[in-house]
Amino acid sequence: MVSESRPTVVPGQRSTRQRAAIGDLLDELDDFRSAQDIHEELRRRGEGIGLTTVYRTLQALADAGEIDVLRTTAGEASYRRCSDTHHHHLVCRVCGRTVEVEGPAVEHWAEKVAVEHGFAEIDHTVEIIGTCSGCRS
Amino acid sequence: MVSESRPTVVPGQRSTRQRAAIGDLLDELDDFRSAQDIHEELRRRGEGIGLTTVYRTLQALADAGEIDVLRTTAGEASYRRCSDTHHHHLVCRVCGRTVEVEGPAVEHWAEKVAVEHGFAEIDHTVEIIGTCSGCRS
DNA sequence: TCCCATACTGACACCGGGTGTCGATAAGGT
DNA sequence: ACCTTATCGACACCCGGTGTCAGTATGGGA
Ligand SMILES: [Mn+2]
Ligand SMILES: [Mn+2]
Ligand SMILES: [Zn+2]
Ligand SMILES: [Zn+2]
Repeated sequence: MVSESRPTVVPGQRSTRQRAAIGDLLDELDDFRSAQDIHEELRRRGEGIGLTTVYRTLQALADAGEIDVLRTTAGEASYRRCSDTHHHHLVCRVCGRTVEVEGPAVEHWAEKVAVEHGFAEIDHTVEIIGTCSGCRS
Repeated sequence: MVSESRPTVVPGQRSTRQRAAIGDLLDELDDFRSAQDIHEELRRRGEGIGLTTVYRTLQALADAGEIDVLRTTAGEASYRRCSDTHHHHLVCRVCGRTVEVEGPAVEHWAEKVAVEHGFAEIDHTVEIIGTCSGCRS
């Protein structure tokens, strides 16, 4: 019997029960959740895990580019496991449903505008907010 | 002698010395400043004004669309008087220098993408971050 | 299998931006 | 001038997030 090594959750860091639980939950969820949401859900499922650990793990995952972060207008951070190609988000302002979108048009526009003004090392953030069809009925 | 009526600072609200001072300072400044920055600068100039008032006035101006807000990664809000046409910002990550940019390309792209996914009442945020020419030398 | 250096955990104190409260103050209509 | 009412602002408070550090778990090596 082969001792299956636990899959790495955060690159360059040890794999622990807590980090695995966070990783599994992120795989399972579809939309953006706050650190506190994730902590509550894990506790509800019986996982023994501290809020500090959740904050730190999500932060590390975000730093490593494993998950996307977006800041709510209330200043709270929301996390979601995303596809690894560069993309942006279309979010429902009512239910939080999220669609990943991509568009070369925006990428090129951002790059061009920035270069024209003498800027370098260009990064950008784009979020589209609307009301989804389900939330209008 | 005509008693010059103080210009309205926040639409639909009284005009006060404090609000006028904030409005004047915003006219004078070029880049994004936090509420605390603005409060400090006003106090430095001898204006008697409370931090709470600065927070509330900036919030009201933002709600009224008189000024633009952007949230720093630290969760702090920054304010700036902007032109009244819809536009976005190109900000230097080092010195905070800001350039207002506009682009029909992005507007159309955002609208199109959202409609394709059944979303309505579409809004969007776009920020371009880079390092300006001055900060690279 | 056992050991141990080391990474990780998490309760807790703390930080800082922002908001609610409420008595004092000032605006501006009459 | 007078009065009603919006505004002010010191202060307590809220809450998301971070620093600390004693205790714990991990996994490479003996
Ligand atoms: Mn995504
Ligand atoms: Mn602007
Ligand atoms: Zn929805
Ligand atoms: Zn710069």
